[in-house]
Amino acid sequence: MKVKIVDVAREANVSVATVSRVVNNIPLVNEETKERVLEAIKKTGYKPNAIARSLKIQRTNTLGIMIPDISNPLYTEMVRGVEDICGIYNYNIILSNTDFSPEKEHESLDVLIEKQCDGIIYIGKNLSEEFQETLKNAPSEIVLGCVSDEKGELSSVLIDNESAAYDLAKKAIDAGYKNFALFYDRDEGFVNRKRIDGVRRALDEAGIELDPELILRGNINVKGGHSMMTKLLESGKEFDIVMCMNDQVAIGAIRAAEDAGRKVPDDIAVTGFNDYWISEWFDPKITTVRQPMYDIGAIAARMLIKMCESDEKESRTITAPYEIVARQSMPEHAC
Amino acid sequence: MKVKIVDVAREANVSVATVSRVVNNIPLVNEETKERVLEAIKKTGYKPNAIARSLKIQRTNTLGIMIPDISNPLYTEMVRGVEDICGIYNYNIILSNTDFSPEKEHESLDVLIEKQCDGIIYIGKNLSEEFQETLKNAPSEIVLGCVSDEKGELSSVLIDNESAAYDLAKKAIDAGYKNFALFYDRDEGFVNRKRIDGVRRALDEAGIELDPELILRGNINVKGGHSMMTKLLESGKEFDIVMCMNDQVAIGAIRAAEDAGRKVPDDIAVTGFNDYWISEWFDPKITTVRQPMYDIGAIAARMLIKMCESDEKESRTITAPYEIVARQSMPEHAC
DNA sequence: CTGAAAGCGCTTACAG
DNA sequence: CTGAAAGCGCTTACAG
Repeated sequence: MKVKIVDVAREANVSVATVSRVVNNIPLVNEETKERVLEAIKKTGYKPNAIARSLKIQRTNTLGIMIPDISNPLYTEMVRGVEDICGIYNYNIILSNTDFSPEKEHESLDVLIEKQCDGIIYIGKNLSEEFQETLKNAPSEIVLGCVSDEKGELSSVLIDNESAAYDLAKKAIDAGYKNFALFYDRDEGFVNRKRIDGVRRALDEAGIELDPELILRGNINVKGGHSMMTKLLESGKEFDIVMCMNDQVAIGAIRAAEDAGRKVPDDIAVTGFNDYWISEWFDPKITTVRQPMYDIGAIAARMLIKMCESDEKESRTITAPYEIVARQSMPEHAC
Repeated sequence: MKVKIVDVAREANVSVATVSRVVNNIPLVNEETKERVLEAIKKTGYKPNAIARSLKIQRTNTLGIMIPDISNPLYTEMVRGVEDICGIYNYNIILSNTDFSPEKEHESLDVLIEKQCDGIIYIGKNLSEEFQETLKNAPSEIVLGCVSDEKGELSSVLIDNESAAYDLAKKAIDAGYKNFALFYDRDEGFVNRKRIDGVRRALDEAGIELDPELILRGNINVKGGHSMMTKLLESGKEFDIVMCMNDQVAIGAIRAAEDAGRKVPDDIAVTGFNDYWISEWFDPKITTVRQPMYDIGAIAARMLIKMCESDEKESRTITAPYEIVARQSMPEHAC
């Protein structure tokens, strides 16, 4: 049998109310009584039941995290940021994979609500109109990570994807690249769209045309990058730079180019996104954009906890800084 | 105000007991009544309070996961396996980072117990004697992932690290390598020790001496691998193969060798461990050992859930299969 | 400073 | 088939 508060009370010869007070560090307890209770706790090995406590105080000190796929390292780093902040404020996190599936999204949210999470962090690269509404009506506090509802009715923290992509494309244009190919996500979505918009704006400004046939869509992993590059090379189309949705795609693209006898960056420049750890050890080192994922998670958690503990009801959008990381895969000067 | 079971009862003109029965799908409810309750649930938007339910039924359908660092991709894949099984059996997971710190380990465990997790999965590469005892006395069910208590008093699922390392070393010996260097973990620990034991056994059998000065210890990441290789090359010691604690260390080691003008695998062979995704895209592709991390997580979760739902009290050790993945960084024949 | 008692939102034996 | 009532393990106004 687990020991509960009445067992401690009996042991210490006090009421459960008093035990509760010392457990919760409520000051108005006699030093001597407190000592006795503390001893009884130690002796019995009492551990408070957080479930019972939560039911009473109507707070669980638990945050829910909805995440497309925990095995995606990008998101994992964010989760780590959330976790660390939770540790400071004595919260725990319940994890829930959504697998980019709308049904799973709804199921996850329901469970997190039923388990009475004080707040929920929704992480993803897209957010449907419908789910936005669902989130707005949720009884828990919500913060979005890496996405935003375009209207800003929900709180969110993310980088400005459009301008990051713009900056990177601008850098490529300044280096002298002219024929841009894009390897992006098969599924249209918030992040994907913003980045393409950014590239497009930079090209427009420079008066460079973006050939629609040079915008390829595929799986945004190494294999996807490999097959998009292979396909593009086989098409015989001309291009001198490929901008990829992420570093994994870039790595696949680079390998495919090499397999076809093309050198990166001598024949083709390639850029990634996200600055994955391998990107500075790969050959060639990959030019990319760094997102402060850990910080995004930490900021989101801090906001959410504040929202849970006060009734600050206005939504805020926090824009995290990004950084263009220039490396070998896209030289300063096109050849 | 959140709607609760009495609100639904009032709306449907039944007792809370009846509502509870339809929510929990207990069969002995009149079809008509059930309809009415279902309608009332829909109308009111009722979502059961899992906390209250848990308090009553003394089960939370929640598993705790203790993990050194969620941003380590090896562990993440395991977590994914756990998650997927949890999805099937309607469990959720609370995540808790331990950062390889004994204090954090104790704190984490306490919180998971206080939050009444039905079971706890402890993931790590080491398990102190002291914490073993703590785990054995925990009120929740426990399964270890990737480690085991050597006595087998706790349930666990992991590969046979000793024999995996043995097999890999044997393969190297058969290929003709003679001078072995090892890049392992600075902190001694279960996994590290097992792997070194395995290598040692293979070398002993082949009558090859392992020079203690060729066993280097450092951080087991890319930088650590890089600096260990640099140091080893500077020492002027002779060696023709380096076996690394993981693929990241191997990548660092390979880069450092190249930086020093040595070719891998022509001058030095290098092996990793864990078969990280980049390992087959890196140049040279890395010879390594694959652990079925996803499966380990899934098996652990299944065991744990079974333990929670029955009172099968005997501990079991499940040995997961590993696979030697031969690639370019250690050729079949030493040069 | 301390205790008796109500109540958090459910489930479930028990009675009908 | 349905409901009244007890109880899960806490916290906290209230009274003393």
